[in-house]
Amino acid sequence: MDSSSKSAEEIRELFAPYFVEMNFQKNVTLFHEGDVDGMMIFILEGSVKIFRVLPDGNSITFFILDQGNFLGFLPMIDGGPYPVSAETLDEVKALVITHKDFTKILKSDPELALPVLQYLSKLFRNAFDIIVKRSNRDALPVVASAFLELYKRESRNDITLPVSSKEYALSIGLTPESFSRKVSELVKENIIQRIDINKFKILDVDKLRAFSSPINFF
Amino acid sequence: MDSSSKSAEEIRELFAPYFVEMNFQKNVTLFHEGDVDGMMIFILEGSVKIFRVLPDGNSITFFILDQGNFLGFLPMIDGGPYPVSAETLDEVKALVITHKDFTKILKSDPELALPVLQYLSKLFRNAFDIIVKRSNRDALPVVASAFLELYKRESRNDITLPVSSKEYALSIGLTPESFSRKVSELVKENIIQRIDINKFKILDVDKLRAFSSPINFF
DNA sequence: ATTTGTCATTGATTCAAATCAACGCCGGTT
DNA sequence: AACCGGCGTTGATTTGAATCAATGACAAAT
Repeated sequence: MDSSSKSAEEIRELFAPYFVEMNFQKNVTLFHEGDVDGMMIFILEGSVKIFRVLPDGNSITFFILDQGNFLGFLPMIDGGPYPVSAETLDEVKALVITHKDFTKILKSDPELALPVLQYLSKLFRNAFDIIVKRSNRDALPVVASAFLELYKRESRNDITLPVSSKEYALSIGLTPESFSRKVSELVKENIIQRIDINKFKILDVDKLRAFSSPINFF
Repeated sequence: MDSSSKSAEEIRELFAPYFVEMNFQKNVTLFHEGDVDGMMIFILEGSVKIFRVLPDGNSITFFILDQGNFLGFLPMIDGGPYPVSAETLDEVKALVITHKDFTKILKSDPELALPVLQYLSKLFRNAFDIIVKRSNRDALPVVASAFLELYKRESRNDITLPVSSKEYALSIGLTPESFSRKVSELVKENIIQRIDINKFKILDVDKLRAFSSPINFF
């Protein structure tokens, strides 16, 4: 998931007076699937995993959010329960607003719904991309496009995985093993270079794009 | 995708004065991925496929919408291009509102954003479920849960696929062949019964639920 | 310095969907 | 009535990720 966006910034500013800064330790659950009450969170530092645990024990990571992103506001909009769980992967510093406050504010000033609506639109757009990526039969394009995305958001050739290799693999819908294998392939093809654990240098952006092609559309 | 909901009805009523009724023939493109201008559509009759065509020629169906559902409003909210294409699978009767009108209305009466926001929330929730279903390794739970959903929305035991078997298969992320095979398995297990082409009777809801279990969460 | 535990990597095997291919059925057309 | 074409079904084969298993690398703890 890409970091800050126009609408996210806008929300942060508009709701600024009501936000309270909070710190969370590593591996803390921020909210749990099914919870009906919660809080809206704006991440300042650290990363948060959004996931769901299935009845069979397996879990699916939908995405990992980091600074500049919002989470946890869905129940405040439609009154439904959280559709997913959220857990910190790091120490997280965040701005928080309670359910009650959020509702109060939105009632007193309905225009504030607009940036939220726009932010939600962005997330919804992302959802399509996620589905496309995950419905890919082969893992290589998935990994290639993941690196491409990291490259875009770092806007430089040296890439560090934002979280552990394992968590990152899960967030793009792969097992850690498959991820590792495909990374090795990209290294062998001289498309990326291993600098260190979870640190890489992009050597050939065009080839990377070519490998991820069935996923990117423009 | 389930049919009408509270927020959908609300939107239809609130925007009623501005809607224009329109009819579309079968296999007509309503909007295309990348288009920046378009219309918001409320389906009265028929069904619409929401999909994306990949560079390699393959296409992914995200879902199929029928009466009581909205589509096409995303660009009107955030100004971005359509993230997907929409095509009629039937003759479709619909209420339509243009981009220009939509923007005008929302400006004059910002409170109308709320039901749209709620509707979008619902779609976003659905997106998680779709991702969960598609990331299932085995096809059987996918098919079982699809039948369960059809059962719920028809609220009776006799089920007719809302569209062709092929399109339906694609909409749940399977090839037509795999879908057919898994349906045959369910028939052999006496969980469903074949009545006619694309017509079935649910014989054992509990078993159906059991088979789809790793997908449903409550 | 040794131990412990986690994480990343690599190898061998399994497994189920996708693919390729063929056939029967039905509706529409001439 | 005969032909055609799309659709759904079934069979044989391929394919590639997941799984199971083992090892190596490194950091923290004692």
